[in-house]
Amino acid sequence: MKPNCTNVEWRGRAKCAACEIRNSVLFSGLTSHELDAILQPIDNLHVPQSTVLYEQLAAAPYVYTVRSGMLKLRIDLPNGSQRIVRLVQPGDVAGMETLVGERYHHTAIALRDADVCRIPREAVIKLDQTSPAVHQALLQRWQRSVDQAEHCIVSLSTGTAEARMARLLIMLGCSGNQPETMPSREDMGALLGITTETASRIMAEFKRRGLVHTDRGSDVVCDHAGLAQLAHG
Amino acid sequence: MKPNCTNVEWRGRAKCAACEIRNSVLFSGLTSHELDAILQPIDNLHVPQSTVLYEQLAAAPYVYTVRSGMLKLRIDLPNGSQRIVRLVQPGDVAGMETLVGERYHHTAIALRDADVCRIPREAVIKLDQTSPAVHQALLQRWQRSVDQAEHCIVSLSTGTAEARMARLLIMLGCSGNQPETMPSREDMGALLGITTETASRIMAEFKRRGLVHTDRGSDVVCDHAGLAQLAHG
DNA sequence: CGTTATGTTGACCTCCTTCAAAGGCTGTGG
DNA sequence: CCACAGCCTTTGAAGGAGGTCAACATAACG
Repeated sequence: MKPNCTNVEWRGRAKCAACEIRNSVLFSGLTSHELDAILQPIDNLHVPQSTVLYEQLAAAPYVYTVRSGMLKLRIDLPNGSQRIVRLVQPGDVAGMETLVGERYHHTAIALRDADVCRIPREAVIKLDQTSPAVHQALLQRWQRSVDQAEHCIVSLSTGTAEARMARLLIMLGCSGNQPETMPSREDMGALLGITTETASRIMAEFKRRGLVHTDRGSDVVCDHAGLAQLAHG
Repeated sequence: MKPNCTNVEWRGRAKCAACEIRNSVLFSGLTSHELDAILQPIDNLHVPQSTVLYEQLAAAPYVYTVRSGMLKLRIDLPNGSQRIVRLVQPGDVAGMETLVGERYHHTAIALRDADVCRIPREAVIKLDQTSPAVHQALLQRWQRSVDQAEHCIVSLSTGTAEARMARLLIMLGCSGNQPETMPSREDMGALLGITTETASRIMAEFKRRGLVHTDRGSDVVCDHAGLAQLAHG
């Protein structure tokens, strides 16, 4: 989690204006001039897997946009159990609740190694008020959060555990082409509302059927067509 | 679904400024003067139970705020099944996706008799740009949508069917004091991700245990404490 | 009064959880 | 280098929760 943008010596500083996913991030509507003016308080962080970005109920000074990798947003329940309610992918924003409230509503953890931009809430609030383009982008991100949360209900909490797992693998980007790093069985369970053991059993069964194939380490390649078939049933 | 506000003869027209839930609706930040200026395109509709307000994928010209009653937002899946992903209660807004997109993402149906205000999307977009108070209220409503969708995941899709049903009854306003009209067993199933039969069995069991007591018709009173106990386990 | 939706209940069976144990991978220290 | 601990994964066996299919009851409605 080393800051970059605010380090005057960081060579990547200029890259913000030429950020490869700039078209899909929050500030895509800004000109380079406007961008420069707000760059100062933004930190570009590298976040290793399993790093906690922020914790549920903690004071919420920052909004985070994801440039690469993936975050999980987890809700911890009073009885000790926990449930992952959203996956945050490149182009998405985490922690937007800071714009209308004091505290984070989830615990955010890197599901894979990730690069994120950390933006002070005041900077976003100010931009929201001064730039119509950013304002519109904010509304879109918010709607996207709603869509993703509902997608979690519909895709990951409906049907048999097998169908849910197939949908999760597709969602994780298993297009069948390049290998993807898998979350732990425990995370899969927390995402799908099933036990770790069941998640393990289903993944093992998928391997036996040749639907997924372990590449090296935790990387896997998937039979996208086969998974899509299971996802529908 | 009779329009009121735009009917010049409607005596309730003036009531908008004195709306009993005005403090909790979208335009709570406006002065009476500002309010008058935008009142014209707003229709106040009475929506009988089971009325479809709008359909998933249909063109989305309106945003709806709920004044009384309750709406369900349903997602229809390609395979024919359907899942209720959110309940919209007084003070909440339905159809906000119109502000950043062309089409509704759900089918909205009155779960109980309801009173709603129907607001053209252009009116909301304009207000969002001209009134900081409305703008802030919009952001808050959006965040509330996210919170509610996630609450659906955590409360209504986690744990045993019995615990979920208990949480649903509490959510529906069964404070134990006054009777509430119940949704159908089918709706309960679609909300909790269980079958209609299981929903029926659980409700029947709740009645036998004295946790709920049918008043008259579909009205019931609940043992709030007893339900809260089940909701935790 | 029949007709049609909605609710209830039973029997059976599948899927998932629970509890338990064993296997595999990684890092650490001798 | 090996031994060991710790963690994650896998697998087994047993039991329970919920799904499925079917029958029947009840209520709503022409």
